[in-house]
Amino acid sequence: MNRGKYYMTTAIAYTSGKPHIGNTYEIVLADSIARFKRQQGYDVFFQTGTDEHGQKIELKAKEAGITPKEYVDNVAGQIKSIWDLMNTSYDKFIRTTDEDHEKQVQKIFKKLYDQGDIYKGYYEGMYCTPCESFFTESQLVDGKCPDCGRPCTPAKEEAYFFKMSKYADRLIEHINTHPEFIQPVSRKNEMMNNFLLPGLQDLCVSRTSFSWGIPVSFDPKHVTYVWLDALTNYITGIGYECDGESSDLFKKNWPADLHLIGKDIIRFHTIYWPIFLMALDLPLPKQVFGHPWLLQGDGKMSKSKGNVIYADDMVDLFGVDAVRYFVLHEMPFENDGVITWELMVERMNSELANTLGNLVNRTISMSNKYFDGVVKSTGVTEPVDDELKAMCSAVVDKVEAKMNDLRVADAITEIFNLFKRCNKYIDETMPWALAKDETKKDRLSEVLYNLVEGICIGATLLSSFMPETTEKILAQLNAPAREYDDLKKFGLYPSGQKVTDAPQILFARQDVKDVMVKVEEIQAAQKAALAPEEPEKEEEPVIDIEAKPEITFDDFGKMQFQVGEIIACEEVKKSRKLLCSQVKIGSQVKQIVSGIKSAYSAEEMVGKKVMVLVNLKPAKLAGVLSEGMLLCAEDADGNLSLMTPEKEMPAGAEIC
RNA sequence: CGCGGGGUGGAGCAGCCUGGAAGCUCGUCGGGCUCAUAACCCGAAGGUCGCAAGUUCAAAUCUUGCCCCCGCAACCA
Repeated sequence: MNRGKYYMTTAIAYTSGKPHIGNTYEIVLADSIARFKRQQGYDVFFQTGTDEHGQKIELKAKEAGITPKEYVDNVAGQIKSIWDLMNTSYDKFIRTTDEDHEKQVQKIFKKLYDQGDIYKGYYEGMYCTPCESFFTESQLVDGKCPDCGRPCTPAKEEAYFFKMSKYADRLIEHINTHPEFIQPVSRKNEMMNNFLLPGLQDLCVSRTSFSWGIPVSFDPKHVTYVWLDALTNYITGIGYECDGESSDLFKKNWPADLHLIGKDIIRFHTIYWPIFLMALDLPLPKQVFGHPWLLQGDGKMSKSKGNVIYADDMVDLFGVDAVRYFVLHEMPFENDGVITWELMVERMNSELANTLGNLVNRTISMSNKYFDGVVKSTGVTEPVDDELKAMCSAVVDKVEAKMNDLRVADAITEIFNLFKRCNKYIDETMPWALAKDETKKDRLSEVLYNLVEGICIGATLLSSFMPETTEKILAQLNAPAREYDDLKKFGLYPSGQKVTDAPQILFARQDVKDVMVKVEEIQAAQKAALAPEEPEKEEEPVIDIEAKPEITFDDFGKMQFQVGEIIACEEVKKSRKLLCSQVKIGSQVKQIVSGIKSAYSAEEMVGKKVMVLVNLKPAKLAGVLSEGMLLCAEDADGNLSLMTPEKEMPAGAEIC
């Protein structure tokens, strides 16, 4: 049945590094939806891809000593290979460095400028000079550059802006009249209350501080800044033509039926993107679904800890479908999901091996044992059969209902309920008992037929989520592929068909301990991969920081440094990083607050002699008065070291 | 009074919008069965649904206050 077109996209992945399992989750989720829609009879176009511009990439490429293009080619290749490894069925993989994309973005920029939606102004924000990049206050990490950790200073640069406010009312109207537009709905209120109703700020759409981007055609020192470049992929990827005839693919597929994105970028997809589209006079996408995140349970992910979970490592240990199953099924609809290796093994064993794998295995074994593999319907039914049949039909409806709401995890649960029902059916009918009674042979045959048919229906439903498993099951049962619309017709398995005489284990049970041993190897390898960089750094631990303007000796003389002795120290409540020290300097005691809790405990501070800038204007930090500054060295990783006199010095000794 | 998320049997979660006998998976214990991957099926134990007050015939669910945890933000002189 042809149900019309369905255009869906994932967010495009940023090519700054290899995607971990959390990033991979999105493409698998999208794939399961795409496959399900196809199975239902939709003409699906499924687009994914990579976002490849920006100063971060420029910088990473520089570090690696290659051009940005070489860098993104490499990472985009990695991403694509993981998407392929996960067996995802995207129709188009767009890269924002694709020539046609870049060309369209330039045209779009020009058009919006010409029609007055984009104007030239100044961008003000916190600037990190070494990184040559701006950050908003909210992006700063501890008030410092999120990339390099160095301090940022207020600055401004020339930039182009998009007049968001012009379209805000139209957007508010649209959101209010299309409750399905933002999913889950709880996000809708967030967008309305936090951004739309208080008034939209104009969005900066160009930068001059880096060059790895799409140049603004009429002002080439500017490059297009992220969102106008990235979001437009959804239209350029299917052949949008800004000043002419768009492709047939575009005409057929736009507007998109679904943008599947992470919850962190809902704002950009439900506010900026619709407004861009309004400015281009294009219809808005029908639905934006901000999925939650898959988080790692055992502490924060970090490469240096070696505990980052990557899809390819998981696939090595468990196989593609087990990993697909896990990420899809462990993912709640609204809250973040948790992933750990232990949980993965547990799910693998209990659901995949025990419930499903064992069901298929025991069914095939019995068919072989009792009927040489021939599965025949004899029509000898009993009331208990009806329950099974009713269940099969009900599950199809339930799965469809859940999928319509994008509740993929729940849909999978429904399918597994069917497999559980099949297991129960075996116990209810006790084929081994029937086999002992020659007069019940026909009943036995019917029971096995019902089982095989039930499994076929379940397996077919499973194909969107675990495509390889479906194939394996159907192959072992020697069952023909079945149309979605036939799923509710119980009894389509060809009576008299022979199942395989050598059932294969679908999912092998695994021992947690064995798996954890392998996991440790993987983690060790991850650390080892980082190690080559570190020894080099240790030999030559050089840090370059931004050179400040030259100062005069007078300037220097304004500052008074003295040795201070910490006589008491305590943590500042309500702060994460602050220690409050009582510092004896000569005969007076100053209270000084410092952000060094990460490196020093309050106890170990006491007794230290440190270098103090004493005539700094007092200020309040987290509400606590601070009357000076403890001097401290900091490396690129944020490790701290207090400056202490190299020889014994009394408290109060001047430093000059 | 910075913003947000969360606190439900040992673990992980659903239920909350639209009050009406507290449910799922794992684990534990007992039983059944033996076709099967020590699997499958049945049953049981175990919860003051963070605390307190309120609304109601009725609150895990609605209201108010408080406590605790987790992100983000702020504080890094």
